[in-house]
Amino acid sequence: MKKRDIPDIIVSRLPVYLRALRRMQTQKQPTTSSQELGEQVGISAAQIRKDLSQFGEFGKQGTGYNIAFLADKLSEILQVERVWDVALVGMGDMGHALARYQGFSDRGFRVAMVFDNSPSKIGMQVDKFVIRDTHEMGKAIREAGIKVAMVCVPAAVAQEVTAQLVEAGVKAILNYAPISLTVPAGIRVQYIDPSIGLQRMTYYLD
Amino acid sequence: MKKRDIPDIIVSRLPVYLRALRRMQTQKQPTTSSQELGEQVGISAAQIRKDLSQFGEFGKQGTGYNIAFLADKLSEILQVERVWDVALVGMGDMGHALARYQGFSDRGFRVAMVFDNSPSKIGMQVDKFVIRDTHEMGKAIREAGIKVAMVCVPAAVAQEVTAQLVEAGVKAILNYAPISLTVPAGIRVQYIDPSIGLQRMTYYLD
DNA sequence: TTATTTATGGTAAAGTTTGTTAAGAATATT
DNA sequence: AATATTCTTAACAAACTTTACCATAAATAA
Repeated sequence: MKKRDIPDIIVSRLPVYLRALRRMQTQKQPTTSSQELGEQVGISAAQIRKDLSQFGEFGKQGTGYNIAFLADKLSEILQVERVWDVALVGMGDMGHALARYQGFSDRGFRVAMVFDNSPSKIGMQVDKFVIRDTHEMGKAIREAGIKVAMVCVPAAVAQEVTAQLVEAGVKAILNYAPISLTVPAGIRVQYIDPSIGLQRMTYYLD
Repeated sequence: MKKRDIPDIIVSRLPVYLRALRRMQTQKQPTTSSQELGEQVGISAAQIRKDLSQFGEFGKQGTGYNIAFLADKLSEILQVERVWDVALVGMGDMGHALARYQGFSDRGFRVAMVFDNSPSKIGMQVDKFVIRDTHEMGKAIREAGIKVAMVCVPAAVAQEVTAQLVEAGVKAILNYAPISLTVPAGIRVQYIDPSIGLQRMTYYLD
């Protein structure tokens, strides 16, 4: 399914470019240059041009890049011109916040169902969702054909939940639990752990 | 300040090793090997040995690494044997969740003060914090000598808030706002954006 | 004790990524 | 028309990362 073999690191920069472009777009700016975009996101202009040219010729000499056009191209490359239904597991504070997060809808995602295993939470309404029992999870996800999930359960059960998600057909997991997950080949995981983020910086503090 | 010049990417892996080691530690395991740790975190054994050997000789041939010893060493390297006070700005859902997050205390951090600019929130109690006015922020942070902050404000004001934090002496920022921040040299920023995390995976989905 | 197995740490090699430079082409500006 | 801007492509160098290999040391087994 991968057209050519694009390095992971390039793919990982594209969403950052896209985010900056969409922002410029709201400001009614018609075009930008690799220079300007680079200053915006903290990446060299040469790097950006090289990254983008991996996927096609999106720019115009002398003018730069048409913002709307390039943003649409990147959306297409990242497959976020469509909307992915996402399953959310674990409705603690973080799950709660993600269920109500407004930043998914215009970026290719929609929380479609939320789960928890706590009897006190099951059946509760959170925003527009009714919290469902984790026991129904596998079936519900498979039936809905959901490929993307977010895991916000405690570390102790994250691996088990992950296994269930994979079993149900999920291919991409955004993991908020503070633990490394083991998944079969072909399944993608991205990690979000605030303490890790902070620890990556304290090394450099005086 | 920096003993030797260790690549960023190596430093960024250390917190992941540390997290896995602390986990092993709770399971009363005395030692581990680069092999085992590697399987745990999904990094090759050679890579791990190489990374660790940048900082000293922590292992013992034939035995591997003493988990408690190595974890303490990594904590020391990352400067998280101490506890860093952290300022939290923006008390929407995400800020709320972070204010109540239990995963900081044993990993080197403590939320010390929380801010918001909304009159309806200022003065409100969230967990053990009273939300303070953003206008007091600079002064409070400078007086407390706080070096680390988390930004959970809307994208539209994130850059302005960041400037204020930097002005107040903050050196490390964990940014939850969906926007790239511009900071002076010497200031560290780590980004957490769930949509970016998800978009880094959808590229690979069929 | 001796041989075997396990596992680190360092060196060397291989691979990847980034940065630089340059040439060429298209567009915009003066 | 001349000049400046900016992309695309290519080639190369430099820097950085990862992997492979091996000597050595500790632990274990015979």
